[in-house]
Amino acid sequence: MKNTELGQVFASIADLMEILGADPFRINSYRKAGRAVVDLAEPIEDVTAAGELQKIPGIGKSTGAKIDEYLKTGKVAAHQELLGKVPPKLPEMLAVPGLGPKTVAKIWKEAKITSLGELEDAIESGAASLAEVPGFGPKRMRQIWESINFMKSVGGRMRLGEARQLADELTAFVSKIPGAKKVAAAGSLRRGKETIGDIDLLCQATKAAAPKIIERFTKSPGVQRVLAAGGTKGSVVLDREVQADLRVVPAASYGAALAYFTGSKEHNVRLRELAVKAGMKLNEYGLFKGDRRVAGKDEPGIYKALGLQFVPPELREDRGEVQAARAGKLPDLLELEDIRGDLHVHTDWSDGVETIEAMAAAAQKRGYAYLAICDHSKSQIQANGLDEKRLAEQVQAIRKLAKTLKGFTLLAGVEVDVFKDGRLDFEADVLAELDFVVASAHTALSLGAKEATRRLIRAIEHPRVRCIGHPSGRIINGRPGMELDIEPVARAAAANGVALEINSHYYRLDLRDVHVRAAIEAGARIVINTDAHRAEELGMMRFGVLTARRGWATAADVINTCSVGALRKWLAA
DNA sequence: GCCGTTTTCGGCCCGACTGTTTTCAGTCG
Repeated sequence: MKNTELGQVFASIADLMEILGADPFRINSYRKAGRAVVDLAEPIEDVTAAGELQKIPGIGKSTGAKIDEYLKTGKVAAHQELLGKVPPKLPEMLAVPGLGPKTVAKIWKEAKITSLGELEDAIESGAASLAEVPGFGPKRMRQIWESINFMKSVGGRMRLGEARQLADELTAFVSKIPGAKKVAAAGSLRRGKETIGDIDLLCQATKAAAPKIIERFTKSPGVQRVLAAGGTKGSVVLDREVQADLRVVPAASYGAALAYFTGSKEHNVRLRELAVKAGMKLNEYGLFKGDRRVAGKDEPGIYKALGLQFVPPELREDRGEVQAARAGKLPDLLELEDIRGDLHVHTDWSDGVETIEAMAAAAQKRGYAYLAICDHSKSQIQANGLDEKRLAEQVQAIRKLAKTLKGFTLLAGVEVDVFKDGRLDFEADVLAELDFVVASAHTALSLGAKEATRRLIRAIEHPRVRCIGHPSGRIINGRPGMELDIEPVARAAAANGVALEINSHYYRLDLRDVHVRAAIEAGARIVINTDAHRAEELGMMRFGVLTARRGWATAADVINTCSVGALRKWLAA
């Protein structure tokens, strides 16, 4: 599956063209094509073989031919040609915040600097060649120097759960600044993306109060460096090497600013295109017809004025949501409140830290109707996995407790290991004693698409398996996991009455958003579990639900929105 | 280079902030 590789080729083409000063619209086309390929759930090889490349929005004749060429030869001639025109390490400079293509081209051509390392050396030694480049005053030099250091210290994007906590703290702080009315986190955090680049905060206040609020924000605890501080916008780097931006807007513009700041950029571009076609203009202050503001104080008003259904933040990725909203065909997305239970949690019988009783009590406290205890199987030795004997004992303990619980259903399950070849860690007769069987791969997670798909399908076809846990096995910012060809996996799941899990832990979020959508389209049911190893981790459900919403899931697509009766019926089927 | 409920050609989103090239280009989101 070469989707990611191809995405990188297109991104590289775009970077090189930018440095060389090509037409910005053509550059944008390559960026779009790259994103389209990466977002695709199916292997690009299959789409190519089916002759359907140009059906992908953003892929046309030229980019389609380049995909074909790459799959046949492993290279794109036009890309190679561009690479020959630019020093090989020059594009890495584009990753430095504040360094764009124009500047990179200038320091290459005028100061003969060809890599990030050389740039650092030149700044450090105060090289005359660099100081003579027009636009390189002492402040700019210092800014770039700090940016390079910032870049080195940041380990990429934060995970969703980490960003959520940081944003909550910042929001609480800004809310207390005098004059601040509403404060909300926007950006990719509000869209529920699996990783977050920086924290975007929005604040409602009068124009008069805005500069003071920005000033206070730049002096809030944990601020290490101020990147920008104007009359309505401030930008800081926090101690945790995270950038946070605050924008202050008046009430009449709050909704427009929230939409603008929530993004995605690509979604916003779509909205503005629609506005222009309707003879209007959309910016962060509102939707305008001439000088008259027709919408802006809240988000729904803007979508309505553009002739669209309200688009929930999680869908704003330019993946067809604007077209669907125009046709009135957006899905009625699942809500956190729809979740009636959790079907994959651990206890101190394996590597969890709490008792069966404690987990059941915590689930009841959350208002759930059911919970399935699914501890590890015997091959998970480091996790104190259960062998046949201990599993039988645990089932007894669960059944005994279950009888004492009023209005709450406690199910006996297991998370059985799926071996490399798709066989399971327990025999079928052992699994037959359980109410619910989650099958998960924990080892050999670097399998390619073909083997991984075969492995999971074999597990799916096992008569006792009802759920595939964290299907790819990826760890966000940790390991990529198995390459999944989601369509055949989802079709097999649908045919065998097996649900595919969205593991809600923010380290996993697996299935990922685009796979969720493809799985549902292929007819599969989803189950959203927390895989909690302690009671408070049941709260991770919110991240799983966000991921499901990003995958266009409705409550009907998700097994654990069912009543106990419906769940039992599904289990008996 | 892509795309079409006005178009197969001619468009293609919008504004804040910074540093410095004294009137704006570059970058970012």
